[in-house]
This record gives sequence, structure tokens and C-alpha cells, in this order.
Amino acid sequence: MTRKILVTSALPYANGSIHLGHLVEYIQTDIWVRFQKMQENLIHYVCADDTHGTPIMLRAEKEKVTPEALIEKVHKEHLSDFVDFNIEFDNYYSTNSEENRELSESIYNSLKSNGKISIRTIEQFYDPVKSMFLPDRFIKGECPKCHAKDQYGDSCEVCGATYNPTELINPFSAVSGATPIRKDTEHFFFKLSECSEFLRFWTRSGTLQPEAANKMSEWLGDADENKLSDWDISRDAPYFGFQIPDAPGKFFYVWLDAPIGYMASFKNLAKRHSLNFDEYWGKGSATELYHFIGKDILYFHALFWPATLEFSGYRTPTKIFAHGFLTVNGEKMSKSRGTFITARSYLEHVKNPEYLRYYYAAKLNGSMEDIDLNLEDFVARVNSDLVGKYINIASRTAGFLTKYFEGKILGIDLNDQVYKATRSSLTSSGDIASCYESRDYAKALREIMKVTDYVNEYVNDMAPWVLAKDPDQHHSGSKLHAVCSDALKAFRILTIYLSPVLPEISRKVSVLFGESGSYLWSSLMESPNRISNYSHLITRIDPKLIESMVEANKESLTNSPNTKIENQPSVANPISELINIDDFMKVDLRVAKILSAEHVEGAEKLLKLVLDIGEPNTRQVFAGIKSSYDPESLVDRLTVMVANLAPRKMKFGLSEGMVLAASDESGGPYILSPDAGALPGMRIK
RNA sequence: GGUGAUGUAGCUCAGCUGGUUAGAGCACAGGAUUCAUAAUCCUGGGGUCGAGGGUUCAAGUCCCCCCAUCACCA
Repeated sequence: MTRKILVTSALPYANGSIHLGHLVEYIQTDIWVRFQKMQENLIHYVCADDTHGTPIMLRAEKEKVTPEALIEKVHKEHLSDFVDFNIEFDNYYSTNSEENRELSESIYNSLKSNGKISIRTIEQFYDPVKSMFLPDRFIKGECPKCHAKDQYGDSCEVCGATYNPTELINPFSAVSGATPIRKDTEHFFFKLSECSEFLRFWTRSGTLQPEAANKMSEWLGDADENKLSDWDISRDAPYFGFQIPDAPGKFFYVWLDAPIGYMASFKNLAKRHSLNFDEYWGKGSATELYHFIGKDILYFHALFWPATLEFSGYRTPTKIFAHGFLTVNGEKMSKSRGTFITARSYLEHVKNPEYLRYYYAAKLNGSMEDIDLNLEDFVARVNSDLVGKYINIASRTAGFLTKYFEGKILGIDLNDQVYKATRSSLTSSGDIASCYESRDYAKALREIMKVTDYVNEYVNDMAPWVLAKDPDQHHSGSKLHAVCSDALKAFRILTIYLSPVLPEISRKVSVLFGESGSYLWSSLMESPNRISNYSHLITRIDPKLIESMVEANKESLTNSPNTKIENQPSVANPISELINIDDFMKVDLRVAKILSAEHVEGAEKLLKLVLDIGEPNTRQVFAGIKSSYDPESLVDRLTVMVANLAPRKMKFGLSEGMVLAASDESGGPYILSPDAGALPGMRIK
């Protein structure tokens, strides 16, 4: 039976370029969608730019353009990145659309008439210079827990504490630098707390991966706990977004209208292709609805979103497919290391998007685990699997067919061992189709490569190049003819298996066999009868391309003053106020020798150091540097400590001072080292 | 601080409900081959399955604890 399926990928925010991390999701989704199309299911794949919110508004202002102009420009960029990576959306729309406005309003009105909206006065930070309320991320100040300076309003990057912006010490606006004032304002809330029972059921009804469901129950708590609080869905003007009906000066929070953007994008598609919107979104719909997302936005998709749909009279998603994050060379993507690579930069350097599609597919298994793009492994794997094994089958046999047999391929021989081997994967338990269906692409590709190895062995054993030396083999129907036909039929079958991952190569292969068009799964049952002149389909990746790509992404950080503006809201990071020399001399800095360093049981970030600062007694200091240093590597090193810091009692013991270390968002902490000649106890002044 | 996930050969990963001497691909070494834009085939070396305890006739696989990495805490 033909399934009717609607699939989405998360909406990228219109405030930055698509990078390799984003692409994990779009490639994962696209492979699944193409697989379903090959199964001849009716499937629609929609997405859109997520365009609303304060960051967009402020960036547009900075660039002296309207938000509409900004998001239009970004939409074009995003779409061309996707097209160039062979991501085949049926509709790539925008959340700033009429459809989305109408749907957002009507959903809000339904929630309201179902008694799920409340209005409360809350106190918020307000920037008196810019005359606007400030989101948490736009307020900075000193961490109330560890007193680190210049921390965001929601959490501290130094000690990891989370708090409310109202708790910050000496807060300032990241927009104007002004000291924010606290001001009352009315906000609209979605009464999520009343949805616990529904969500407890929904999240356990097979809609989520087991790991995700566990996480949700953590957030939901036990039935008697009622851990969910209401969701603040409004923002005050000025705000780029949709105004809330009958509430002048109040706008929908971007996260309310963003998922509705899925519906709006489909509605727009439905209009153009005469699809029935209600068949896909109406309550009790028999169609399937899947959202591919990153695990970071599970909260919105597994709690807010189904609750919003349920209580506004729509169907809820069939399943949410969450994936992990991308690391590059085992680490978080980093601009300074050049591993924060945009989609466009990859295309400019490596060019062929299918290498990346293949590599990601080889790593994706349908779980929420993070996946690693190891650049050396990427080159080795693609070159070996795709060029050395898969493409090699065609390039080593096609020549004989065109040279001696006018490209004619012999028909199916059911006794043919290769043919059986390649087809057996259709029905075996580790069946390739079911691997794709369950999003275990890694397993699918392992199976496919196993067959690929087998075919290469077969060619090797049959040695067509030896047969070709015998002129008796040059007539139609000879063993040479059969062997090469077998190998190429196998190559075609492998191509069909790989089609969801490598659509472009697949298309070229179909043209090669004179079948022009896209392969379907049912094409496996057909047999090609000729091949045209083979020209090499793909070449190996030159590792130099990867090097230059990484170099180029490093440069863009140091050379381009625009990088900062492009990738994050401009954030004031002022040097602290002036002090005089007396103020400075209050701090007694000493050279210290680390006598011992050890892990502290139960502490996540701390190391216990014993320091010699030239006094009869040693000092015990707990330092938050565990993330960067092995204790053994610190012993006998010289560093710098604040010797007159008041001792502080910690859970793990008394800390008698602090060692100095540097850090920011990009790395650290890095402890300081005095130059050669300094001795323990010397004062730093 | 809490919670969750992960930790298997140099690299990237498989190992189902515990059961023969722990697997694959790549990389490496030796050999074969020369059809293939140096690709392919055969053989081989290489792992105390993060550490330590425990349950069991039997543990990579279950339990405890520790370490490391990553993420989440709206």
C-alpha cells in the first residue's frame, strides 16, 4: 500500500550560513525521503527559513536593511546551499509568510478558546537606551555564583551555573551597553503545566527514540510532581514577528511560529499541487508525519509542539527523529581551528557534495549519538569505498564491453553467482531497505560495501583481462562477455542501493545504461541491456583540498572583520573600569610551584593543587582546570597564584588562594607560566 | 551540582536477549596481479573491549564505583 508521508527538517535560523553541522540533518532527512520515493510512497519534504526574533531584527538594523530584505537574502543563500548538496525539498519556504501568520493566529485563538492561554505580569530587563526589552542572551554581567565577568544572562560559561538574568551582578545590555532597568510587562503564556498528562502519554507512545523518551520523562517528572511550567509565548515590541491578535505591541515568540512554519510550508505546497491540507494535519489523520531534528531542540518538538497541536485541534507527529551533533576531528567545531566549515566553503574546495553525503551516511545510525567528521578518515573512506571499490567495478569492466561487444549486456542468468549475491541482500535479515527505513544508514552501507568487495573478488577471480587476450572470447555470448555483463549488472544494483545517498552519481549511471531517469527500488528487478562509453564518474579526493579548506576557514576568522557580525549578535565586551596602582597592589600575586595535583572525587571541574610559594607552609588550592590538564602533567610546573585571596571553604576542603588561568568561549582554561629564572614565592608586580 | 549518552585494534566503527580462541573497513607489512584516472586480490602483525570491584559454570555484553568525552538542565 502506498504510504502518504510528510517529512520536515528543522528550520535553519535566518541569521547565519548553513555549515557542516546543519548538513547532517538535511542529508539524513534527504536520504530517507529519497529512499521513500524509491519505494514509490507518496512523500512530501518541506522546510523553511526560521526568520523571526530579536537577533534578526538587530542584525538587520546593524546592516541598515529591513528585516524582510535580510531574510530574503539569507533565504536565497540557504536555498542554493541546499540545492548544491542535492537536498531535494518539495518546498523551501519562510516563516515570515501569510500562511504562517494565519495558522499562527488561528492556532493561538484555538488554544485561547480551549482555555490554554493565560496572561501574567512579569518583570523583565529593559534597555532604556534602545527602548526595548532584552532577551536573556542580550544581557551580560557577572556570574552570581563564580563571579566570572561578562557572562550571558542565562548561564555562566565559566562555572556552568544557570540562573535568571535578574541574578546577574552589574548587568549591562549587550545591545547598547546601558545598564538595564527592571520593568513590568504583560506576557502571554501557554498553559503547558495543564498538558502534563497528555505529554506523559504522548512521549511514551512510541513517538520518540528510547533515549529521547527517557529525557522527556526527566523533564516531565512523576505524575504528582507537575514539573512543567507554563510557556511564555509573547514578546514585546519592537520585535520582528507576528503580532498577537487583539494585543497591540505584543508579538508571538519566534519559537511559537517556527514549528507552525512546517504547516505553513506544506500549506503553500498544497495550494500549488492541489494537496489536501487537512488530510495531513487534521485530527485523526491517517497520513504519517515525521520531524527530523537535532537533539538540542527536542524540548520544543516533543513537548511544546505536540501540546500546541493537540490543544488546537490538529494531529500530532507520528514520530520525532532526533540526531546528535557533529564534531570535527573529535572536537566541537571551532573557528580558530578552521573546522567551523560552511556548506559553501566545502563546495568551493571539495566540490562534490556526494562525498560528504556518503561519509555522513556511513556514520548515521538513527540514534541520538554525536557523529564525528574525522577529516583524514573522510578522505580515506571516500577514496577507498567509493572510488577504489564501487566505481572501480565499472571502470575495470565497462571497457571490455564497449570494445568487443558494442556495449551489449547479456541478460539475467539466474545461476549467476554475482547476481544472486547482489540480490540476496534484498531479502536477507540485514536487508538494506529496512536499514534505510530505520535510518541505520551506516548498516546499510556496510552491507552494500560487503557486496562491493564480493564483486571485486569475482572480477579478480574471473580475470577478464586474461580472457580478453584470447580472440575466441571476442564473440557475443563468450565467457568474457558474461563476466563483464555480470559485473556491470552488479554495479547497477549497487548503484540502486546507493541512490538515496548518491543521487547524482545514480543519475549518471542510469544514463550510462540508457535508462535515463531516477532509479526506483523496483528497478532492481529489471536488467539493463547495454552500456554506453564509460567515462570516469568520480575521482579521488586530494587531501590537499581538505587542508586548504581548513586553512581558508581559519583565515576567514582573522582576516574578515565581518565574521563576528555575521555569526553572532554584536556583544559589548568592555574592559573593566580603570583602577590605580594601589588597587592593583592589593592583589598579592606570587610565583607558585605545583608540588602535587590530583583529581577531586565527585568534582567535575576541580583539581586539588598543593603549591609552594616560598613559605614554610604549603597552600592547598582547588582550581577549576580539570578540563584542560592531566594532574600529572602539572606537577613541578611553576605558575601564578593570588596569595592573599581570603580562604574559602568548599565542599571538598579549604581553598587557600587561586591560580590564574585564561579562557573564553573558544577555549581554556590555560594556566600562566613565569619565564625561566622565576622562583617560588617571588612577587609579581 | 543534577541527569543522560558514549568510551572495543593507529583511525572510523560492528558486536542481537551474557556462551566457542573479540570482528570489519581503512592504515601498516609481505606476496600476487596489471582490466581499472596506484585501483584490485591473497596472507599477516596488531586489542588486559576506559580503570577497579562484584554477580555467574561463563561478561565487551548484567550490577556497583571511579575516570574521561559530549550533551541537556526550558
